[in-house]
Amino acid sequence: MSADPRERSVRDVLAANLKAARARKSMSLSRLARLSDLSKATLSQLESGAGNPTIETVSSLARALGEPLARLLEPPARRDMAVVRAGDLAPLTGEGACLRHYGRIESGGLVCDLYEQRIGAGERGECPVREGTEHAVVQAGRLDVFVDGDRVSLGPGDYVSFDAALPHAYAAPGEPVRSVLLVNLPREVP
Amino acid sequence: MSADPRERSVRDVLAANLKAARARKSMSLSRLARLSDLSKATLSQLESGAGNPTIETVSSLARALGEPLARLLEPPARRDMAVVRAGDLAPLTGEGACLRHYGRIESGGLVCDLYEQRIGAGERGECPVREGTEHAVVQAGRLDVFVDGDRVSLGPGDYVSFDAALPHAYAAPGEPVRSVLLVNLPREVP
DNA sequence: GAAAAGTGTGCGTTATAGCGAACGCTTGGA
DNA sequence: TCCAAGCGTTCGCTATAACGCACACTTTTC
Repeated sequence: MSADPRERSVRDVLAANLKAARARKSMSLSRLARLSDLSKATLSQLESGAGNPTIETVSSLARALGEPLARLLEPPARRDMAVVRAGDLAPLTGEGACLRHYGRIESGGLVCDLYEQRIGAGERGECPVREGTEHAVVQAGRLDVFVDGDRVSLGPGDYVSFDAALPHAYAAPGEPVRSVLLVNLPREVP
Repeated sequence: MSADPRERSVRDVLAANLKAARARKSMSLSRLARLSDLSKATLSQLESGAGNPTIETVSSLARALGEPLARLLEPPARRDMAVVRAGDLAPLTGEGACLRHYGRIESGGLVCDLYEQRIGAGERGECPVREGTEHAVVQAGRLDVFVDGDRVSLGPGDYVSFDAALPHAYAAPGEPVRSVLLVNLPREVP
């Protein structure tokens, strides 16, 4: 049962995160044991990568450490600097809209994809319905957002967020419009 | 040990997420049991809110369902529509920079705070060093970003992301600059 | 330089997570 | 109509997660 390498990694991820979190707070194993109402023996095993704790054990641990549960169970996010120049990326032209992908933020069970969206004057882009949320900030021009029948008209600096599971579309009623688009989706299985 | 209401909620969250995920995929409990190499008995208990599974059990479940682990253990994100007008929010003027908070995206163990950032001509804003990542997209003007000694100069449409744990600052070398700022932090304990 | 308090790691014991098997139930061929 | 195949639940049994305790070691304190 513990032969599956996938399952082993879950233990190892927890072990690494646990040690890192405890070190970050410069907390002794004994103290953490007291705070979390767990035995030192259990914690020692967990940090060594042995053991297969229950979710309540991990929950107690997360509470004692002041860390969210997911932060203990997921591998830490990568942290490097990235620069994307406006002209560097090939646009993904869809029906009416033109998207450039700036980058991706992976956090917990979700991913945020960040785009620049340009829509030509008088054009309209229907968007795929999907689980998650979308966020848009208008940079220049006037942007109409249609969500589930409703229409919201946005000017420069205005912001909207909505459930992407509802049918929705973006349109530029008059002049061309430029906006920053944030698409927040459940992460596919890695 | 199971008297703590906090721990109880972890079970309930899992139970709810599990039932929802299985229903979404219209998968029978028996089939899920086969896919995940768990017994029907165990799954039945978990979905009823009884039981306190180990992380390997939850991991097997997540794999079988094609859902990320965090998505089973964290309460689902709220999903309502929100509109923020450019003039609606009071700016948070700091040293050199002026921030307006558009909204917050909670996902997994992290939160994304979304801001509009304005910096006056020739001004420079030092930012607090903190765990997480920052992302910026320039809307208008020229933005200098200083990260750990390095300087990156960005024009309209350019994008940068970096580790917020490094010392960093934003500056407008010439004219005033407007940008969308995304601050991605670990969620504090709820 | 003991004594005292703290650290993390190994034991045997106990409570329980997960299992297989049997159950009652509904569905849909033959 | 009866039987076969699926469903989800319940019940002992067994493996094991978490425990208490003792241990070796380091650091503090008087």
